[in-house]
Amino acid sequence: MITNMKSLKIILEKEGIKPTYQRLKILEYMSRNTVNHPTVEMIYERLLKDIPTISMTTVYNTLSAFLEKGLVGAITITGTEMRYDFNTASHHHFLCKQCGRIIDIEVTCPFSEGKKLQHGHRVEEIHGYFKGICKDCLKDMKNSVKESNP
Amino acid sequence: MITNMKSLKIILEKEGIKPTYQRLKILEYMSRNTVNHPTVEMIYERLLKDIPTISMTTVYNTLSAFLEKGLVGAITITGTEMRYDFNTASHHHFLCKQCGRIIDIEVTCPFSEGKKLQHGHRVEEIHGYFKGICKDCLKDMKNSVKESNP
DNA sequence: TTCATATTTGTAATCATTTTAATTATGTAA
DNA sequence: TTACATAATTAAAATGATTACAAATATGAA
Repeated sequence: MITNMKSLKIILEKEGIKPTYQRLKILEYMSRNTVNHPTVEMIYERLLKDIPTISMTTVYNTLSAFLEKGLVGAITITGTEMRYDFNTASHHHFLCKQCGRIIDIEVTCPFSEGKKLQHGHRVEEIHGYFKGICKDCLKDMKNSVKESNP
Repeated sequence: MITNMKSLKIILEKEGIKPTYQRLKILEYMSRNTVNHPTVEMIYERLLKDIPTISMTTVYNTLSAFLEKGLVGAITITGTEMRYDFNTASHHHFLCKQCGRIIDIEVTCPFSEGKKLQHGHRVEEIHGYFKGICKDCLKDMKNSVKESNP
């Protein structure tokens, strides 16, 4: 998490992105919310509290710019909407079909390392998506069984 | 590729899906088009030639039913629309950012094998997506360079 | 044949995202 | 500082994929 605006500003300047207030606040949100893999909507709704005039378009445009510069990653795991990730280090994702949470998965796999050629194709991005029932939902399901069979 | 309607019919009956004409034709299309990872649109447009009254809704509903029974897989790699895959055996996908093609990638990786627990989560699906420039587009790019520097 | 049910169809609605054009902010030259 | 060019933000409309809904059609049993 990056708490001070000055370092956020430096990050944007280094990428040639003019550090406007909305861009800084969006980057700040991303840096403070690394576990929820937010949608544009989630970012927009939160920022409305600080910037009542902010628009969805700005959030979309800003995330596109961040994505292009590699400041964030994009996750297509749900199939319905894009999720964004401040953590651009190599890792995979788990989508819980029960609660909808997207959970980081640390993976060490020959295919998750480095961007090399695969079958002659130049690989620039590697995405590993797992889907199923998360640990917590599994626990809840077990508890429900216990309750109904006491 | 499954060429005769009788075996397609058996596949649907085995899953408890009533083998109507449109469902058989959709399954036939899927079995004959295993390399293009089609969108609903692509399936619909092709089937219009055989069934001029078919509707998009039927294609959507049918694919949802197939998906639920595991007759096809769903690929979210593009982030814009769902792609469907008749090949449900364990394999990964490569999206070419240049030509948009989705190419099957045979992968042997500890995480691509079997559906086990990961960090306590119950894994039911594993998706490996690679993005970059495909072999053919790489070749085309090299040729363009040659042409402009003869 | 008749009726109940499942399936298909067409249309409208929804949701995420993009496009467009107008407004606002910013930086620079006079 | 003012005037102007440019960039950024905004609101509204358009688009595209998907879902919801209701009417029409097909199917199968009594």
